[in-house]
Amino acid sequence: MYAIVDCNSFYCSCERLFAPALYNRPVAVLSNNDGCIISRTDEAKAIGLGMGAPYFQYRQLIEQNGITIFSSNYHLYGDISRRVMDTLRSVAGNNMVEVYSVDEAFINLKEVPEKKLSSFIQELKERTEQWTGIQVSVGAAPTKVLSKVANRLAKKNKIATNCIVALNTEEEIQDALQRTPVGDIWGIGRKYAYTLKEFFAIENAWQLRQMNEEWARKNLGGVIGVRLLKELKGFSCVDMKDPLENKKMIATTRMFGKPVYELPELKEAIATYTSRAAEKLRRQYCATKYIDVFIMSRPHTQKPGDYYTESRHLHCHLPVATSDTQQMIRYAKQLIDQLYRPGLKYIKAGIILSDLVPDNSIQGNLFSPFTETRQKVLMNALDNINFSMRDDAVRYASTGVKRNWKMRQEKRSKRYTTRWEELFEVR
DNA sequence: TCTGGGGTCCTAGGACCC
DNA sequence: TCTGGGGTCCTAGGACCC
Repeated sequence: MYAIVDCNSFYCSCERLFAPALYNRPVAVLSNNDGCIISRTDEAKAIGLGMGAPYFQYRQLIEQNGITIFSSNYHLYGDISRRVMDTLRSVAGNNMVEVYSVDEAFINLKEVPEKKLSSFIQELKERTEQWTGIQVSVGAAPTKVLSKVANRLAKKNKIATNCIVALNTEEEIQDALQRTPVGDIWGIGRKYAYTLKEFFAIENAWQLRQMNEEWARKNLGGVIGVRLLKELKGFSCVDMKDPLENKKMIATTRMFGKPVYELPELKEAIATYTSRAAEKLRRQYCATKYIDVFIMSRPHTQKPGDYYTESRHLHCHLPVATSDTQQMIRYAKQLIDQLYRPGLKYIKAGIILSDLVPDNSIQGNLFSPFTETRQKVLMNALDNINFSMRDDAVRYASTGVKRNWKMRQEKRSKRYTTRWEELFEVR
C-alpha cells in the first residue's frame, strides 16, 4: 500500500499561517512576475478563479470579491515544505517517505500492519497539521496511481471524507475509478484525455482500466501507458524513488519584468541565471558538461489574446565538466552572443545544464589548466557567504547592477522563517 | 501593458560502425 | 548491373507532472 499526502492549497496555506485573518477568506498566490494564478483556496475557487489563469484578466473579479493576492514567496514555501516533510518522516520513518513535489509526498505503507493502517494514516494527517499548521489530504491504495485517485476524491469531498480516502477493497477501487474522469488520472494529460474521449469513448478511469496492455502500448505512449494501466489494475510498478538521487538536469529560466531589446541586458540576465544554476549544481556536488542557453521573443505586432512566442536554443559540450560560476558564465555569454538578433522583443531567457557528473570524479583532459582546487575553494566561500547573508551579497559583476529586467513581485509577503530581519512580529 | 518555473521519462530518427 | 542488416549512440521533441 502507498499513501500520498498532499497539502491543501499549499502556497495559500503558507500565507495564511502568518495572516490568520485570512482563514475562511478567499486567497490566491501568483506565479513569478505576478503573471498568473498558481494557488487558490477553496473560497477563491468558488468565486471562479481558474488555475493558471492570467492575473490581469481577473483583476476585476478579484477586487469585487475581496480576494487577497500574494506574489510567490518561495523562501517561505520551501521552508514550510521542509517542515511538513520532516514531520511525515517522524511518523513514517526516513526511508518510507518520498518527497514528490514541494507539497506532496508518497509514503510507503508496506510495513504498516493492515489493522493499523487507518490509525496510521490518521496520525500522518493529524501530526502534520498540529506541528506545521498546514492542512493535508491523504489518499491510500495498493499502487501510487490509485493513491492519487484516492487523494483526489478526498480533496473533492473534504467534509464527507475528512480529507482521507483509503481504497482497500476491489469494490472501493471500482467505485473510485468510476468517479474519476480520465483527464484527472495521474499520467493522463490534456492530449491523451482528448484522444481517449474522442477516439475511444473512454470517459472515466474504470473504462480505461478495461483496456489491455497492447492497446496501451500503442495508444498511450508505449511503456508508460502499459505501466499506468497496470497500476490502475492494482499491480504496483512505480517504485519509491531513492531520496539521495541527484537531479539529472538543472534549469534556471525566467520571464523578464519588462521586455529586453539590447544584448548587454540579455547578458546580465543570463549571467545571473547562470550563477543561480551553478549554485544549484554545487549544492548537489555536481559539475556539468552540457550548457544550453535559450532566449524567447515575442513579435512586435501582436493582437490581444494572442500569445505566440518564438524561442531559440544553442548549446555546447564542455571539454571538461565544471561547476565554476565564472567559467560557466563565459560559455553562456558566448552562446548568447551567437543567439542574439537585434530588433527583437525578448521576454524570457534561460540556461539548462545537463550531463551532470559528481564533482569529485571529473575527468580532466591534457589541455585543461590546473586551477581546479583554487576555483573550488573560491566557489565554496561564495556559496557560504551568500547562504548565510542576504541573497547575492557577493556576485559577479557581469550579473549587472541596475537589473532592469528583474521580475515583478509586488505583493510578496515576508520571509518570516528564513530571514532574521523579516521575522514575524507579535505585539 | 499584462500569460511561471523546474523537472522526468520515453520515442523516433539520424549518424555511424562492422 | 548491382547496393544488407543489425547494432549502438546521440539528439530533438513530445508528453507528462506539480
